[in-house]
Amino acid sequence: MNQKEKDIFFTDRLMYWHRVDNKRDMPWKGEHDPYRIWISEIILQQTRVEQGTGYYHRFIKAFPTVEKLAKAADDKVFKLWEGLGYYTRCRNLIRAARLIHTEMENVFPASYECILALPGVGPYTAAAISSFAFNLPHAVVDGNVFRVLSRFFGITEPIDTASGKKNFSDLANRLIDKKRPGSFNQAIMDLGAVICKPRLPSCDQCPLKIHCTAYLKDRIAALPVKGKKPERIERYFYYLVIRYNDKVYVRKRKGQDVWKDLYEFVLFEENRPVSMSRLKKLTFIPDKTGLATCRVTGISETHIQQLTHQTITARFIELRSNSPVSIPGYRAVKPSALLKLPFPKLITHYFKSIG
DNA sequence: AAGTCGGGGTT
DNA sequence: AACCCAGACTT
Repeated sequence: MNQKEKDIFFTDRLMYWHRVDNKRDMPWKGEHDPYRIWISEIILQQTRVEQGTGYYHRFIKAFPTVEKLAKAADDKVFKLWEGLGYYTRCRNLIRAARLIHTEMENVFPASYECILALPGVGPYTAAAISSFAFNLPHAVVDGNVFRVLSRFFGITEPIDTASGKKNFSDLANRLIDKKRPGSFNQAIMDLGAVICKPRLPSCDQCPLKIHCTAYLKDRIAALPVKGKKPERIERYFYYLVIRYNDKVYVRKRKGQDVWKDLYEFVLFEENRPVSMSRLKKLTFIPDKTGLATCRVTGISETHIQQLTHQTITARFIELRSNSPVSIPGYRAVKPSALLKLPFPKLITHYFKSIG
């Protein structure tokens, strides 16, 4: 079997499987509104379908059109994104919606290049929207596609290099069904999610197995090849939950660190754990300005959050003040307002723990 | 090219 | 505990 025949086998078998045997269903399947497809694709970046589905429904209900999203307050949008992670996606979603609102008369761009130019939209998302909404022949390349193609064609080149990405993209675009690019993209991702899974793939049910290189050579577990593996660093957060009357002090996180645009309490970060005795006296805080009128009323258990590149261990030190406290960058908010602000999972877990 | 950005499910 | 998920952006 030569290369061309193998290409044709791949596409034809994949499309037949999709038409006849693919039972995977998702809320946005068959959707052609580019706005809704865009929302779903951004939500699903590095996110499992099961995890993103609820967010998708809530988002579309709150913001049924790009104009509604463009006109919404930042914190209201972030509140809907709360808990989903990768919060830059939310920031870019807002930016793009406002671009479409103010510069494109609320009409979603209809070409691959213009879609790709939107903030938060990369090659994958541009191809997905192009093919699903506008039936344009651009092949998606996501984690599923890397896996399916590397295994079927026995490609050992790493997928996380510029060259590797280009080669996989070129291959996918060579294979794509030009008549039904949207269906092809859906099919290959579904096959990767349902059959050609990362571990313990269901090769016995695979429509491609008779010509799958990895299956025939028993190389399934070795593909795809990835290069880098991140090192995880340890961080220790000490949050001062300072109350004066019924208000508590918070700020919005800025800079380039994790949880940008989410809220938090008064933070002191250490390189190593701080002992309980020091916590009770707050002796680890270099500048105690403004805390003179505070007394410690409680110290929480440690709350641990595992992120991809770091492990954050946090404790919440609850304080009461008998006078207003002035802390640069922080403001006091009522409990009712607090509930409307977006917080990282670490802090919402703390909320749950204290009721 | 390498590093960074979350949170959760699977094995 | 390691790996991965409908990736994109910054440095």
